[in-house]
Amino acid sequence: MNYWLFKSEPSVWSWDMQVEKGDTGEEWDGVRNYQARNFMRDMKIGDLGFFYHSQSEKAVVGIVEVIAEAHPDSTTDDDRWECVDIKAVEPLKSPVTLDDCKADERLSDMVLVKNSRLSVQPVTAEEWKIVRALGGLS
DNA sequence: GCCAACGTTGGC
DNA sequence: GCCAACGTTGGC
Repeated sequence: MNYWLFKSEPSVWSWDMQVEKGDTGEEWDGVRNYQARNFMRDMKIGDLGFFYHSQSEKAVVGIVEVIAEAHPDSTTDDDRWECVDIKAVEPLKSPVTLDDCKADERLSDMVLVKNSRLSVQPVTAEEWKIVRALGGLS
């Protein structure tokens, strides 16, 4: 079991839109970055991830689950790009902001803090527990 | 809206 | 294979 973080601009694809898709889930398409794609290739069904809103909100808002492993991105003919499908699992009781992560020294190595531009990131088991707790989930 | 950081592209 | 130019992202 591995943990991840999916970043999205809420004006393009928000947590609410993801929740509306229910158990059907949705392709995490549009990724055009090799590092991010490689992480998606490593994902397995059942892996969990944080759903992060970039731009104005800058906060982890929910938890998602990988429901399909990497497959060609349907939004492009370019076969270099692949994506996974994810579904919403549950929202955080309270969003965990980027500032919250920066303020917690246990999270100082989080990719979110160190490399803010990477749109799909790995999260360690330790970071997973800490952020979940900060978000009000046991 | 600006700008710094970073990744990608293409010419050599 | 290097590196300058360019485009994109995301925090501020």
